[in-house]
Amino acid sequence: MTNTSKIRVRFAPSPTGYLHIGGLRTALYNYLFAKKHGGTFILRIEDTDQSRFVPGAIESLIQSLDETGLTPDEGVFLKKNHGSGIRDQETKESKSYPGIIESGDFGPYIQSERLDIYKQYADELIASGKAYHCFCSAERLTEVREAQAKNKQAPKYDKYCLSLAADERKQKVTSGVPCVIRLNVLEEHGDVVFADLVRGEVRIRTQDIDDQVLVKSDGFPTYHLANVVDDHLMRISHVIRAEEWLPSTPKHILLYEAFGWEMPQFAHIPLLLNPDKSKLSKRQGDVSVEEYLKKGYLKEALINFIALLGWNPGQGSVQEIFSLDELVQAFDLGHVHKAGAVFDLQKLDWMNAEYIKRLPVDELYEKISTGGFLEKTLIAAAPEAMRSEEYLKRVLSIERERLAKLSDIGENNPFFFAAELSYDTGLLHWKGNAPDMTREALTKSEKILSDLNDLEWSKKEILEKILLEAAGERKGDLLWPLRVALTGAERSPSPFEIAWVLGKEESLKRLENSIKRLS
RNA sequence: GGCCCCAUCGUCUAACGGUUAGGACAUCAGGUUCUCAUCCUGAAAAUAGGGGUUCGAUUCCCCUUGGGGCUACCA
Repeated sequence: MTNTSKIRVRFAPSPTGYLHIGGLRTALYNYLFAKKHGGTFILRIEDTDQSRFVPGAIESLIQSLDETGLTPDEGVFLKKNHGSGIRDQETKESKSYPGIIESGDFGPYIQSERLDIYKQYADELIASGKAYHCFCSAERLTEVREAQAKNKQAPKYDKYCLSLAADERKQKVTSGVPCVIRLNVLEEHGDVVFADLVRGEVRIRTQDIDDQVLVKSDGFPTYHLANVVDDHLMRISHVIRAEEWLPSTPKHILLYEAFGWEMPQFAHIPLLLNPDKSKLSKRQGDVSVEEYLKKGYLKEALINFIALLGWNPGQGSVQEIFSLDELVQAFDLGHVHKAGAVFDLQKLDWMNAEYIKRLPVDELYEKISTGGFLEKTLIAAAPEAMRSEEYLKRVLSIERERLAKLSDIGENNPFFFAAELSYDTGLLHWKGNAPDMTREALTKSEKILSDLNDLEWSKKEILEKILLEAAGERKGDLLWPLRVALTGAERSPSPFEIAWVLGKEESLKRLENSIKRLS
C-alpha cells in the first residue's frame, strides 16, 4: 500500500546527550508539517559515531519528545510496562533487511542496528565505480589540507588512492589494510543545484565538493551515507533540518544521483542563536529541553515560543499565543525565516507567564506538585501548615499573576513560607509616621481582624471591604503597617490577600510580633 | 584561508513595488482603592552602506560591509 506522494518527515538526532532546544524546534517544524498535511512524523536515531554515544541518551530524547507532546508516529515504541522504552520485543525486532520501509513498520530506527544495509549499498557504489577505497593516513590527509589552505584552495581530498592500480587496491582491501570508502565526485558533473523550500535555489560548484567519506575504517557508515540511504528506504518526502546541514546537501544530492534515487525536498530552517548571534550553545545558557521543563517552563509555552523563532503565520497576523493544534493549522514552510533567531529568555518568561496566568488554580497546583516544585522551592523548608494543598492553592491564586516560571513560587514572596519574619522595624512606619501612630494602626488592625469570624476570614473580598472601611481616607496609615507586619517586606501583594492566605491565627501572630517590636 | 547562507526597532517579527514602516518582548513615563505585581495609556526605538531597475523601492538586481554556518574516518 505504498503511496509515494505521502508526506513523510523525520527527526534524526544523534544520541549524544539530552534533547537540545534547537533539536526540539527542528522536531517541532517536522511535526507541524507532518500533521498539517496528514503525513507521518518519524524518529530515527543516528548513532553511527560510536565514540560519541551517551548511554541513556536515546531514552532521554524519546522522553523529552513525549513530554513536549511531539510523539513520533514511527520509529519508537513507548512502552508502559517494561524497560527501555524504545523496543517492543513482542512484535518488532530491529530490521535487518535492505528493503523499502513501508508505512506500518514501526522501527525502532536505530542506525547502528542497520550496518549491513549501509554496507550493502556502499558495495554497490564500489561495484559501479561511483565510490572507491582510500588508504591514506590521517597524517597525509592533514598535509594535503594544509597545503591547500596555504594556496588558498578549497580543502578536499586529492583522489590519490583513485590513481592506484585496480589490482593494487583490490590486493590492499583483501589483505585487510585499513581503509575508508569515498564517493568519487566527478568535476565534469557541473554545478549541483537544488530548490530549498526555505531558501530557494542553492547552487554549488562540483569542484568545491570533497570526495566524502561514506564508510569509516571501523566499518560504520558516516552520517552522509546512512542519512541518504535511510531517507530513501524510509521514503522520506521532505528533509526538514537545521541550516548547519546546508553545506552537506550537495554531497547528499550526488549520492542520490549515484544510486539513481528520487530525491526528497529539502528545507533548511534557520539556526537558533545565542545573544551574541553565534549558534545556540551551552555556556551561554541552558539548552536542554529537560532543564527548561524542570525550571517550570510549561511545555505549551516552550513549544509556542520556539515555533515563533523563525516562523510566523504571515497574513499580517499579530497572534502570539498558539496552541499546538493552532500551530498545526497555521504552519507553513513558506513563512519560515531565512535568518537565524536569537533565543530571548525574557520573551520566553513573558510567554510562560501568560500561560501560567491562564491556568486555573487547580491545574497550577497539579503542575507544581507533580513537577517536583514542592521539594525544590522555598516550600520545602516551610512549616507543615504552609505546605497543605489548601494553603498552597491560596498562595497560587495570589502568585499566579506574578510567576514567570513554576520554580519562582515563593521566590518574590518568601513570607508565604516563612515561620519567622525578619525585617527592619523602621519599615513599619508609613511615610515618616511616628511610632505611636504605627502602633495605634497595628493595634486597630489586630482588633478588627481578631473580631472577624471564620466565614469573614474565608473570603479575601470581605477582608478587603472591612479593612478598607476602617482605613478611611489615609489608607496608607493603616494598610502599610499591616502589610509590613504580615510580610516583613517592602513590596508584596495587598494586606487583604496576605491575611487571607495566612489565615487568622498566623496573621494575628505576625501582628502581635510587630506591635512588640514597637514597644 | 575556501565554500555556502543571511541582513527591518536592543530582541522576535509584519509589510510578498505605493503604509505616517505595524505588532510583541524588554526599556522609560503616566494612570489604576497603601507597596509590589497584574491591568490600561503613552514615549523612545529599525529598513547596514553604495549603486542600479522602476513613475515609485524595506520589497527586484549588483557591489561593499557586517554576521553566521560548514570546512573530520562528528553528527
